Amino acid sequence: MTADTTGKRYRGSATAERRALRRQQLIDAATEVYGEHGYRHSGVKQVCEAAGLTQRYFYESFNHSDELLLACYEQATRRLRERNLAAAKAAGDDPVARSRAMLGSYFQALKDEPNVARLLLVEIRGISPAVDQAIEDALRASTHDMTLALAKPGQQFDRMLQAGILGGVIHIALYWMASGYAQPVEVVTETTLKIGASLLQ
Amino acid sequence: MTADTTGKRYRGSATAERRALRRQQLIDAATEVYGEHGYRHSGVKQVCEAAGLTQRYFYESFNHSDELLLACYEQATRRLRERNLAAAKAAGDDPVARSRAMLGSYFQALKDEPNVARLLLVEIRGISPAVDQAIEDALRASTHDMTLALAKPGQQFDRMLQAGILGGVIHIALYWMASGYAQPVEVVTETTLKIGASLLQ
DNA sequence: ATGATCTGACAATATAGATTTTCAGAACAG
DNA sequence: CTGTTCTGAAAATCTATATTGTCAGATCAT
Repeated sequence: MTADTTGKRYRGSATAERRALRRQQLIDAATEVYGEHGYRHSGVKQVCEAAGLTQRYFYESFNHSDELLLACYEQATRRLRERNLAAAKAAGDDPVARSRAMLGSYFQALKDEPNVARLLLVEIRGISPAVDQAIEDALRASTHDMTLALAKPGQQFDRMLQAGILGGVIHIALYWMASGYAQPVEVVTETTLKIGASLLQ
Repeated sequence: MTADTTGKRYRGSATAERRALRRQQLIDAATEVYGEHGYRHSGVKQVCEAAGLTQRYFYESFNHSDELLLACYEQATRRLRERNLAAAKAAGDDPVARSRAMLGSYFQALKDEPNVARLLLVEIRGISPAVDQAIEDALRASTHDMTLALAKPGQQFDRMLQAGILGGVIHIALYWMASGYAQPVEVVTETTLKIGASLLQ
């Protein structure tokens, strides 16, 4: 046993930094692999190869594949949400304009990163209770953002109706993805807004 | 090698009948098991136990678990669709009344058989290309039925918008299921109709 | 320079599950 | 009755993957 080497540097960075970097590499690689072949049909080996790391480092950061999937999902939803909220903020005060901006940002993001889109919207349910919980949380956050964008101060919406509208957004996205993103983002956004209108009337 | 025994009777029924019966037993049992524990977390063994059959008989009727899942999904969607169409037919000619009847029938069915509901709506995507295709087909059929219920003769709807409304129905169902079917069927139906109204305006 | 620790490639093991085979007894046809 | 087919239970095999371990060389601290 030698002295505590917690802060030891290797190729420029400390142990904790290298660890975190590898973890991040795994998350990014897994996002691609899962989006490409599907979580169900991927394995530790393929993810590690894609990350340029050995399988050993998988177990350094995660106990199960589920944990990695969860990390991927959470990173993707967090980034997407930040992007959408920024777009909404930039769009000013009009509720419909804000909604249009958020939806446009959302659909553009799905088109820019199809693999992330697949990860977010396809075959994500039923993996494990933890992942299911994360999905619930993400939907709840989206509902909250929808309320922020559309509600007048103090106004409350029907939660069930909001859940339905979210489902409309998601399935329009799925339909669009299945078409190979055939329609321009603007058309998809306007179609979605028609469904969202049922919240306001 | 003896004579052809294709028509041989055993415990009352012929070979082909017994085979078909076992196949059906497997489908029914698997629908329960998959709905209960999820397809991903079930196996051949558990399905066979639930069916009261040996694993040997699984391979008599199916090559892979995927095939069985597909059979379950197709049976469930077929039955559900028949039930919904019958309800619509009984509701008369008014488009809204027909839609209300179809949705009521749909939600009541999900409540009556929660395991079937889980099988139909949760963790079904991304299992295999064949299953994904079956989902596509089922959604297409639902879109068709929606058009039948709502469209005036010759009228055409926006397919993307219809996909969105279907997503709305599905996510309202998911929300309702997650609540333990807390609200009465009528409330769920009326909420869904609000979304469907975006097709008509 | 030297001993410690990190890294990458790979081998070894463990485990779960699918798939196949065996076998003894029940139900059948003639 | 006699020989054949069917059935249910369990064992044996196969396969893919997760998980752990080994080891030589690279990088580091002093």
